[in-house]
Amino acid sequence: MLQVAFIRENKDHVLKGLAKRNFTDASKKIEEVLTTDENRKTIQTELENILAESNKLSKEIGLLFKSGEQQKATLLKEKTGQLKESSKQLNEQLATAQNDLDNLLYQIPNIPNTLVPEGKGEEDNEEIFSEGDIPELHDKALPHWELAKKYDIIDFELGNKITGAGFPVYKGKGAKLQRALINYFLDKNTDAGYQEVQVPLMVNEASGFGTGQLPDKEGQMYHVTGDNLYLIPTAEVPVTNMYRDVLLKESDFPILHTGYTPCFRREAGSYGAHVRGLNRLHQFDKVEIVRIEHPNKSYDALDGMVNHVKEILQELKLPYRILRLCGADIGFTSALTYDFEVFSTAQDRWLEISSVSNFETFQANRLKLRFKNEDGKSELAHTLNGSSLALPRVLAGILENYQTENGIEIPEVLQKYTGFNTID
RNA sequence: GGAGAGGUGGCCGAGUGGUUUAAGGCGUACGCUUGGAAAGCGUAUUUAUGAGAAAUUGUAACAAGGGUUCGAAUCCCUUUCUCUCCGCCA
Repeated sequence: MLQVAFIRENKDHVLKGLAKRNFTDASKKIEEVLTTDENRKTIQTELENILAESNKLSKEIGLLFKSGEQQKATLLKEKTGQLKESSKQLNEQLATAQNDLDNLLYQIPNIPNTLVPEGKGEEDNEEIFSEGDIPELHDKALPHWELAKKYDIIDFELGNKITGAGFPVYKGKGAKLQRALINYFLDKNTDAGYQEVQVPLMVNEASGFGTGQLPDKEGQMYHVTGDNLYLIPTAEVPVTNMYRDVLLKESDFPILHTGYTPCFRREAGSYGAHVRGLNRLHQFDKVEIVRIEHPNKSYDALDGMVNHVKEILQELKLPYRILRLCGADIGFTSALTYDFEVFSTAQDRWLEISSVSNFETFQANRLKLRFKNEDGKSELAHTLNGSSLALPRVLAGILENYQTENGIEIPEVLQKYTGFNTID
C-alpha cells in the first residue's frame, strides 16, 4: 500500500504511474484519497484538542479531591461530561474516515518503475534476454502429460481420486527428479548467500494482509475456516512476514532467505488446454528467494536475483527468455517484475517458471518493516522476491526438451542429485 | 480438549484507580576519571503521529480489542499468546 504522504508529495508521478497500469479514474481516486486524508486530519486534530482539555481537567479533579474540595470537583465533572460526549462522536468519525482512507488505499496499486514498458496486455511485455537452443524433437515427441503417463512418473488421475484436479501424484523417478530439483535449487541459493528457512504452510490474516494477498485476493487462497488460517500461495508470504513489525539497523542489510514450500492456489476460473498436465496446479512445489534491502540497493539486488536465476537455467540447459512485464501485466504490489519463461517444445509455448519482483516500500508499508537510517529516523525498507524456481513447469520443460525416442535424459547438473541419467 | 497461573520498555523487574512513559537494575551510547583498561561518577537511552525554523510541545500506546470511571498498567468482558498439570498424539 502506498503512503498517503508519498501520494500527496508526488501526485504527478503517481498519476503517470497509474496511467501506465491503465488504471481507470486515477485522478478521481487520488483526489478522493487526499480529501479523505485531509478530513481525517481535521477530525484528529479536533479530537486531540478535546482529549488534551479533558486530560487537564481530570488532573485538576484529582487534585481537588485530594484537598477535599468536593464541590468544585463536582462542577468540573459536568464539564468533562460534555467533552466526553463530543470526543466519543469524534472518535467514531475518525474511525470512519480512517476506514474510508484505508479502503481507498487498498485499491491503489504500486507505482511502476520507469523501466516498465507501456502496454495493453501480456503481448506488450518486453523480451530483454533469451538463451538456450530450442531442441529439434523427433517425430514422435510428446507433451509432458503424455510422457508422464508413458513412463509412469506422474499420475494425474490418482490425484483426482484422492483430492481433485490439480493435485497430481508423482511416482518413482518422477518423485525423485522433483526432490532432486528442490535440493539443487536450495543448494544453488544457499551457495549464493541466501539463508535457508523452513516456514509454516498456513498463515494468519495479519500475514496475508502484510504481503498484500488480503483483503482483495482472498479468493486465490485456500481458507481453513475452522481456525481462520490460509494455505500459503507462495513462500513469499510466510518468509516476508518474518519481518512484519520489525525495526532493522542499516547493518542488518542485506537480508537474504530461501525456502522450499508447497504452494496452494485455488486458481478459480481456470480451465482448458492451458491448465493441462503440469501447466497449472492447485498444489505445487516452489523454491523461493526473498530479500530485504536498503532502498538504495534494491535495484542492484533485483539485478542480482535475475542473474542468479539465469545461472540456474543455464546450468539446466533449458531454452528460456526473460520478460520485463509491461504496465498491464505487472502485479498489483510490484514496481518492476521480470518473468522467466521456459520453452515447452512439445507444446510449442512458453511457460512461466519464475517471477522476480521489487516491491519497493509497497509491502514494507503494510508490514511496518522499517530500518533506522543514518539520521536515526525510521524509514521503510524494500522487499523483493523471486522464484528459483517453480517446480512443475521446470519439470515439464525438462521432460519435453530432454526427451529422446528412448527415454528422457536427465540434465547433467541434476544427475548427482537423482542418481540416474535417464527415465525410460 | 480440560484445570490453573501469567503477558509491563532492548532485557530483568516494581507498580491494584489520580502530576506513572511508567521506580529500581542490567545493557547500550556519550562525557569525566585513568598511562591504558576495568571499576566508579555523571548524562542520555521507546515508538507513531500532529504543531513549530528549533528548543519544545499536544495526542496515542503497559499482549490485542471493547467496557466502567471525571481519571485505568491497575477494575470488568472478549480474543490471543506463554507457562504448569491432565488428556490426546507423529
